[in-house]
Amino acid sequence: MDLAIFSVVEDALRVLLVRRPDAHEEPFPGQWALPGGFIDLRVDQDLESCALRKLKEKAGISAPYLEQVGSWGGASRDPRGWSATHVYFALMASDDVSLVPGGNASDVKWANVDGNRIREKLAFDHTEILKAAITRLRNKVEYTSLPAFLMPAEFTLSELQHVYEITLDRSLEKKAFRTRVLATDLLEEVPRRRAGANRPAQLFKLRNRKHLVYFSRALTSGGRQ
Amino acid sequence: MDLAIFSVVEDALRVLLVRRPDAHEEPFPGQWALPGGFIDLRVDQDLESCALRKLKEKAGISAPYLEQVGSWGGASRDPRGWSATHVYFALMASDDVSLVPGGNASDVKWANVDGNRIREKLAFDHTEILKAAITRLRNKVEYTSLPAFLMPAEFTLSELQHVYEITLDRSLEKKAFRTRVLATDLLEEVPRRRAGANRPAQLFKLRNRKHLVYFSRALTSGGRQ
DNA sequence: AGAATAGTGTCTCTAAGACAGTATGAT
DNA sequence: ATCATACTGTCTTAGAGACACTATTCT
Repeated sequence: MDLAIFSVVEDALRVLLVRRPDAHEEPFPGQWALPGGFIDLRVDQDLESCALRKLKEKAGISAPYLEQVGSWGGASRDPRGWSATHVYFALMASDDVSLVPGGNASDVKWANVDGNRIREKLAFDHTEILKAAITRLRNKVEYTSLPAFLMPAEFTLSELQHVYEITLDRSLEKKAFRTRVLATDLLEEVPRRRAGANRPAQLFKLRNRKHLVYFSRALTSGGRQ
Repeated sequence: MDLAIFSVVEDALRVLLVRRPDAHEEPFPGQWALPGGFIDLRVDQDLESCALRKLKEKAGISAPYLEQVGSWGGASRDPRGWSATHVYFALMASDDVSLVPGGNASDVKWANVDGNRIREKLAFDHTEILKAAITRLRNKVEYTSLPAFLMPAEFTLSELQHVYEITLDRSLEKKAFRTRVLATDLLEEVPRRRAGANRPAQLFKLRNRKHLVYFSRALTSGGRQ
């Protein structure tokens, strides 16, 4: 079980990494990897419970958006022999991020997603796995409300658009974005505004913190390869 | 490892089932199930090789379209205890179907997909797994060229549209369908026509038997839930 | 000629893209 | 008043849906 936990921190898409133990008998000692671990047959009812448990242990978060990315298995991915892993990706709000570095801070970090990979070299086949997770995320953002799960409890439309732009790594047209989002039942106005050195913006919240909205059109044709 | 092998036979979407062994020590004896089996660590390089091997054994087919649907694992899906399976779906052309019932015909059959399930009660959690596979297929047909992998080597546009209509279980508008498909690089004309008791139709083949085409719009808004 | 299916012309409709305009707060 | 960001009006464009029309073969 491995997890690609994404969040938007300081205007950048990031993914949570953990450091492999430094013991000699372990493969890839001291190297960065996706958080994960073995299924505990006594406590994990099913794969999703296991992912939720890991998420709580590694990131102290309890109810994020969670989706299966796929499974990787083969003879060559672990030097100890044939192995398989189930991979999930999770999306969490930036304001939950402060909860994260539980314990030893040098063993956990948020890595910047740049293009469709990160700078760090990862253990096992985690570079490939992460690439698949990023690709899944990017492709799906083109035609779903996925970035909404990266938002805090309340946010403005401009903030949501900004998170879309960060995950897609390109700018979007404001009017089209607003019309598209407001045409669905994704958001609900809250009777508050975000103040600043300018006109205050209407705040919204998700109408349903679990429901993913599908749009009938992708944002532009360039989206998929 | 379990497989949902789909094909369109006699104007219906069908999925391949196998009968569980009748031995008493086996769970669900004699019941219908998705074809599958255990990974063979000596011969299977990775999960996909395993899926391809199973596909060859059960359906005698060598290069179909193959896609991971997901994994199912849990304490209650197999009476013998905690277990997990990797599920793939495969699409094959109707004219390869004749190869299928290898050996004992009463142990293998094509079941009709009706709505998003089949009439047969399946072993394990295979009913749920199959439902997920069918849902994935249906959803993806709305915005991809998936049904093209259900076609024989050469086919007409009307035949392709017909297979779309069977997998979606609704009729499509002819002009819109043709424009949509021909606007991509999915198809290539072959210098032949399909004759009949009427005007002959242009035959096409896939330009690339592996490449899935994504459309920027889904067919209608009603598609996803 | 008539039946049958292949294939086109063209209008409407929806939603994205572009972009300029107006609105409303802080300073 | 000025600035900054929020928000809207409206024209253009791409592609789906509807549906009538023409084209080509067989009987």
